[in-house]
Amino acid sequence: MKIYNTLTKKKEDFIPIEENKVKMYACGPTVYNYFHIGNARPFVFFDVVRNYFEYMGYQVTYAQNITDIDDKIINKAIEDNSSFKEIAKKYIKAFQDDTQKLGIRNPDFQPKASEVIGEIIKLIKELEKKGFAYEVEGDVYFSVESFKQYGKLSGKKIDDQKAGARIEANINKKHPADFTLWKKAKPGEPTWNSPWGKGRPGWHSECVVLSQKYLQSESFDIHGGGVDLVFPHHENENAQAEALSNKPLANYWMHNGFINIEGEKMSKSLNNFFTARDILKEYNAEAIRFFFLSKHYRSPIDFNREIMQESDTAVKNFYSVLKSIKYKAIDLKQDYSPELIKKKAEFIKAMDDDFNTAKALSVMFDLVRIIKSSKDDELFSQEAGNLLVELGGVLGFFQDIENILTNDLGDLSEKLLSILIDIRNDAKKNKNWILSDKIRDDLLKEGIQLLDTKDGTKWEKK
RNA sequence: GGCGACAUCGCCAAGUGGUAAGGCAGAGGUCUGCAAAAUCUCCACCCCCAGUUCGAAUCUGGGUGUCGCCUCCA
Repeated sequence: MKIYNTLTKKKEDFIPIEENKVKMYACGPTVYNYFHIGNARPFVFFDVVRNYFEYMGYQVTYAQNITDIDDKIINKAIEDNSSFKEIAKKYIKAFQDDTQKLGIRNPDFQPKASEVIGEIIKLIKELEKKGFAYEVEGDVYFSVESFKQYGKLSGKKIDDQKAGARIEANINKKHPADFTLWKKAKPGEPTWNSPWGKGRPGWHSECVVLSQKYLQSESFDIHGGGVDLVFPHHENENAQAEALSNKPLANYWMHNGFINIEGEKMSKSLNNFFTARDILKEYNAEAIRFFFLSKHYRSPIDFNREIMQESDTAVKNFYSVLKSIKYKAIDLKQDYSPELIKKKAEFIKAMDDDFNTAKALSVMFDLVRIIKSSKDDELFSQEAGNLLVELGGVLGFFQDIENILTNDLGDLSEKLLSILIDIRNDAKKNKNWILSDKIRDDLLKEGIQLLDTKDGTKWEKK
């Protein structure tokens, strides 16, 4: 398996630290708002990464933090005339609801920054003791000059940056690029006691502490997040960890590309934000998933109505072909037929190549075509259906398969439905098109689609 | 200014030296009272120029264009 590693800027063979085990960590949300479609991309993508490792027989431990101490949360609390804690609580709940609706499995660990303040203080003390950090009037900074490998992840050289590039002017800092580890308390802010007085941790320490704690090691396999986190967040995380352990925090650093909205960068000033919550009202979760996976994770991707519509149609096609063969999960006594083994191998090859999900999806469409062209061979088409569901499952599709494949009518009676179909057929014989169309249209409104086929009128749930 | 990514059909997208997958949309046929669904068929020399090579979308150089990071924004 090959993974593009931001640290080396190359695709590399994936070699886990412990055989057959993967320890991965992805940066989670800052809980000050409903998360948007751009935030959703890494959540979905790393969910797929985890699935795929499991599919390939790895034992995966996946941890993700929740940032519940942050300026943005404090500001939001002031804005809403609410408390810091209430805001965090509200949006943690929203985060969990929305990821669940998106069909994203919960990580094995999902700790909050506020749970490990003591450990963060310990980390900062250690950095200070070893000369990587210094205190100025209650603030503690990491000294980038003390860690000679600073910049190794992002490829930035600290002295190279243009003087004009905006770097916070702060006379207390020894070097303009030094970043905050501990912030002195300001009035009205949540604070904790520390050796440097009351204050709160900066953003970059929590991920170091949480990842090492929950993955139970100084250095783990995969660290992921959006490209924007490469610098400064991940650079700074790594600097803290590696300064102390002489090992990179993670061996492989994976970063997903951004999402644009109709060709433009998502931004507050353009007011082109879409929350996952809002999009879920219009499109189903698997259409959103298809949209993310239809392009390689490192590429930028454009969000627009047309694409979402296409994604929606594409996913429906997966289901409709399964419906057409009345798919039922079968227990395979032996391995797949040679033609299907080949398709499975293609899928694995695509995913092994740095998670080429777009290519993997095309294998699913191949299977759709195979199923369509082999409907006469019931056993084989069911077998192909099995593989489609198996591979789709790795990508996180078919979560709703039971519900969609059954023709449960709920409060509509099946008998009444067949009576209506009879009446409509009589009307058709008498060329009473007004009545027959009314029945067809009204049923469609109830989610029942009539299909006039050669073998008579059939129906299916939409 | 520094660092980096990308440019393939109307849209999305695979392809990494051997003569352009797939999806959506579209066109036409079958089926139908009409429609939907289904089904069959059709639909690209790969941003430009030069080079390497028997052979390049794929490699090299140069253009042009788009985008990202350098701001605690995934």
